[in-house]
Amino acid sequence: MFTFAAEKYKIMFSKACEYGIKASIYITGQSLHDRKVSLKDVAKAIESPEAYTSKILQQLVRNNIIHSDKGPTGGFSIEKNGFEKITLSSIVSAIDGNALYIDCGLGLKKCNEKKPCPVHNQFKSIRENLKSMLETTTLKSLAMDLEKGLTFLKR
Amino acid sequence: MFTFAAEKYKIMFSKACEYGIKASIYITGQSLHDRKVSLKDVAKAIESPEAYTSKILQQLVRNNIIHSDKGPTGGFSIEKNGFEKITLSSIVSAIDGNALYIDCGLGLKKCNEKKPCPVHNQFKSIRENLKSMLETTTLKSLAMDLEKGLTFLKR
DNA sequence: ATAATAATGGACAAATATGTCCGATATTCA
DNA sequence: TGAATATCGGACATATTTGTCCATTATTAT
Repeated sequence: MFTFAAEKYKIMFSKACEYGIKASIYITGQSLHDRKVSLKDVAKAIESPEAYTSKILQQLVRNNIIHSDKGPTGGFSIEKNGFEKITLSSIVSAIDGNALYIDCGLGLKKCNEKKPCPVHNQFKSIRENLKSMLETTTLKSLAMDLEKGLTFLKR
Repeated sequence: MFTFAAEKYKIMFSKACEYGIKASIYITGQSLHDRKVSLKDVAKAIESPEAYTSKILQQLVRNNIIHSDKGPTGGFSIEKNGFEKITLSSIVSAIDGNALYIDCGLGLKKCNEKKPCPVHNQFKSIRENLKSMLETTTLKSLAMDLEKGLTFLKR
């Protein structure tokens, strides 16, 4: 039988982006204590496939969101003055792109205020809320909740 | 080079679901005038691939959202007393499932109020808004905006 | 210098979503 | 009853996303 996305379709973020967010939060937490972390550490902490996680971390490095050092004593870290400014929004843009901010909910390329799709106005405020939430939520605040045991990265 | 979802990842709904929503709105509009529409009509109206659209309409038929009749004079329609009650929510559930309503934003299976993921609370109100918007927006209202020329289904 | 370590980058593989083809089934009308 | 029409359903094809493997490059410590 033909099978549908039903019961499976991943909403909001791609899997890569989920991993990227979790990894960034974990790295931030360790960087708060001046600890670099290896790819292996990250993958274990967020329960993600190591090789795939590697690609995602590279992408975050290229976008200047996290920092990497090669060789022994190397690893991933986030600059101290960075994680107060780095928001979920930066990570999402780096991995999933900006479709969330600009694309039409029904996939219409020319949908806009003047020629809106049928759900344009219904989506407008929701998108704005989502956008502003992503732009105001910093890695630091998320990492600190994690440290306090208020939130969890696994399962 | 390794390529990412970036600039491409489809947010909110799957393509199938987008087609499903657009198709339902179009069929509702025609049903308002007691007109059945063929698969071909629908695909033309919403600019979607015909065969794929067929699968999606079947799925909506199975979920009792739209009605179909075989043979000449057949086609798709929505019961008059239906489209005041049918909401975007029904269509999304039928095609993309309920992940939007229940799944964790970071893909954690055991994320909940007591053991929340780092973004759980940030997402909570946004999800609730989205959910209630989908549950209160009826096909009829969307189809009427379309008829009035306030909204558009193409491009 | 050399060995060990860790990230990098390219090619490949698997899974899922999207899209196509075509025969089967049901219905209408002549 | 038979031809025409329209949906239904299964198998197949393509594209995208997710995941793996392995050789290369850079760095550190011996």
